[in-house]
Amino acid sequence: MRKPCCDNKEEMHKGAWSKQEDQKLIDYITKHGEGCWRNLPKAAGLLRCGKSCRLRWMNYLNPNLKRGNFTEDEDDLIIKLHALLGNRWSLIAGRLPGRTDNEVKNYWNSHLRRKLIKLGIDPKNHRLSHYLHIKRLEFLQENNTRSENDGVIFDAASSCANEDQQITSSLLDLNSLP
DNA sequence: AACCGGTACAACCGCTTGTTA
DNA sequence: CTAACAAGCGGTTGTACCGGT
Repeated sequence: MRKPCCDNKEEMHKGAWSKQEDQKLIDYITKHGEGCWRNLPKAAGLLRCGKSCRLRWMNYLNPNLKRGNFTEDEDDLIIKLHALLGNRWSLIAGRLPGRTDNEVKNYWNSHLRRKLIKLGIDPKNHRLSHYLHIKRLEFLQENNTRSENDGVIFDAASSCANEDQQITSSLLDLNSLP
């Protein structure tokens, strides 16, 4: 049987953090550093559970965070990393200095996902949407016929396989990074 | 001015993972 | 090996804000 993340849960504050609570958390971590989130609230004089303190610090109060809009470069990187890693937000955020998993996840869900949909790309698998996929296959089919007539054999299936191979090799490249 | 729908993002919850005794 | 626990993760929810009607 698993213990709850904090004792006497009913006494804990929930919801938005006040300025005073933020300041207590900042003061405590500045003085003692991060660590042992379970005991931190009591030590810092906060009526919050450790999980809540950790999240507040990691996603909002940490001075190393980069606030403000995402750049085009960051957009591109998130899209590429998502294509390779899927919804592994902490891994993706790890490649974006000053950004948190929560921030990247929120940004993906509110901006980038829509952006891809507009471009006719399925944000789940980063492939063309069904309609565009059919059109593309029709196009490739047409090219097959033409190529055969020209005496050059072009195979749509192996073209798709090449794309998959490219994704796989990108993944390997990524894994080889420090 | 009031309402409404959409958007952004902070925060919560439940589950998984890593560590330690 | 295993149980217990803390920390971390990703999905989801709550809510403030904004622009359109």
